[in-house]
Amino acid sequence: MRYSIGDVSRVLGLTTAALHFYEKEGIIDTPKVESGRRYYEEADINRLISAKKYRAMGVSVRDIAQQFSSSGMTGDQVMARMREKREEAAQIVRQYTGMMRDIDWLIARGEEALERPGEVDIRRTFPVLILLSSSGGRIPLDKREQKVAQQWLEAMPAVGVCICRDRDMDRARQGLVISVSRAQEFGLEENVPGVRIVSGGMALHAVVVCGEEQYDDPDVIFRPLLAFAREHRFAQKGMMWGTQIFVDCSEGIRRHYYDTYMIFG
Amino acid sequence: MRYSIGDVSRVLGLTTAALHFYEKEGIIDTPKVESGRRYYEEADINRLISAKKYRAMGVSVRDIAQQFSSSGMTGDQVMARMREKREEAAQIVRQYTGMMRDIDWLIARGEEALERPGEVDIRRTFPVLILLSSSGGRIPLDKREQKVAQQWLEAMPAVGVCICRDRDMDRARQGLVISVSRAQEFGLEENVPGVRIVSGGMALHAVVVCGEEQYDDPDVIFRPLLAFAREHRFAQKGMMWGTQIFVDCSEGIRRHYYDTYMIFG
DNA sequence: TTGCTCCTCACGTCACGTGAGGTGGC
DNA sequence: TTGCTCCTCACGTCACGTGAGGTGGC
Repeated sequence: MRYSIGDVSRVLGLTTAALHFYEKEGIIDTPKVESGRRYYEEADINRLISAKKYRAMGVSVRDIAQQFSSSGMTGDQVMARMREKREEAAQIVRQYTGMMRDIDWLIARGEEALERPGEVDIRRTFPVLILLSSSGGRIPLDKREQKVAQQWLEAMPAVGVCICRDRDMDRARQGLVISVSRAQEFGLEENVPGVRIVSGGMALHAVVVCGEEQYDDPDVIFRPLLAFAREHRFAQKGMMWGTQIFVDCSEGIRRHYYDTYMIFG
Repeated sequence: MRYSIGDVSRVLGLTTAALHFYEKEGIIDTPKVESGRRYYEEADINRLISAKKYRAMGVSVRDIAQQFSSSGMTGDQVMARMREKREEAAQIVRQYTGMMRDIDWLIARGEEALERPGEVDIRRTFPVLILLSSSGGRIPLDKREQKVAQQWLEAMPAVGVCICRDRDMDRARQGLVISVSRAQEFGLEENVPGVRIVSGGMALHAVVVCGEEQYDDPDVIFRPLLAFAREHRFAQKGMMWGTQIFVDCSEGIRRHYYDTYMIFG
């Protein structure tokens, strides 16, 4: 059987450009030419099907060409590569499974934000860790602190941007947040300078919208909670904190949405 | 707070080249220059953290720049994008979960192949579907058949290359295989011309090694099974088939490993 | 003659990575 | 003076995609 490039392209779901490329890279050795046109034989089809399988497993074109070459890979080496690719696939599954959960959380918060911004209600919060830098900004200047912050940011989107204010602070501060359960999954330690543990509990809650003024005066995001607490005589217990959900950049204005909590005792 | 590009790079885990690139693409609008050097402020850090989050979710740099621009996205649009990315993540999880199972199968077969090639044993097989072209080769020349073959090949590595021989065939033929259960997952139909259903059952089994002669004489892969069957008086029931596990290309010779089965009655 | 398939060659894409050669502050 | 950080500019990478302009067989 001899096949034209069109037949091969249609059946294998590879474009002619891809077939030309594989040929150039040496995955198939000799183009069978007849009046300038390529013809593919069963052995080439076999090779291309294998190549497609390995590409789907994430092996590079160059590595596939090497594997298929006359000084190619032994069975043991092929097996080792498969085990490697299996581990990579497992890693991708773990990564994207976690990401799905984080996106779900963002979507749930975002929907509330768009439905009833500014409204204060009462709900139970889960415990979180908050990372603050000694230099005051969202990211640290100290090299050791930078290492920790970098580890935290690897855990995005499970880690979020936050603003918080403890009772002993004279103003709100910028930092990073992650839930205690997710922190454990990512192996982020609690007993590190700069990390504060915020326990869960019953809390005043509001989704707040603010503009760029938050950078000069981060306390703006706590105004709705503080007004409600004063009016209804709720006493703040522990840290008050808010986490950024998304930013609406339409119509030339930036509107930052924060999900804010004040645990009361 | 003002941060140097080095601080930002270390903490955010982005190279300076990446930061330069994001600036060029408009994710951060104005580089704060002072004696030729960039300085980043809290607002830039926030943006870069968001950008990193969206990149991790698979949003392109261009789309992030658009989303952050003054005529950027509304909250609803951001939500829509998140839902889209959630679905993409779910799709990736499904894809790689299936791939892990397929690789596991290949590894299990491959290990057996390397441990005891050529040895005949008896084991139970699961039912499979085999696709054969009317033109005789591994891939069809007929356009309608090509459509079906293309759908099958999309299901790699669950679909494998195979050689089979039914009792009514005068020689072995080349085709594609997939297990019935995986075929259902991929929505591959059984009642299509060219598809043969091979039921499972007790079978003679051997891992066979052969060279390039299989292209001229595909029957070579069944020799160990046929010899064993003749010697011990096993009668072939239904289709005899073999699926390619991998090819060892070392030392200038190609050794094709096939996992072969003959169901007996 | 008209479609259709196929050819080569060159340049584009995406998200950066990698030098080369130079500057500025401690 | 020596390190170190940072700068710009240009070219590289990976796996193709996309024309442009042309050929060959029915």
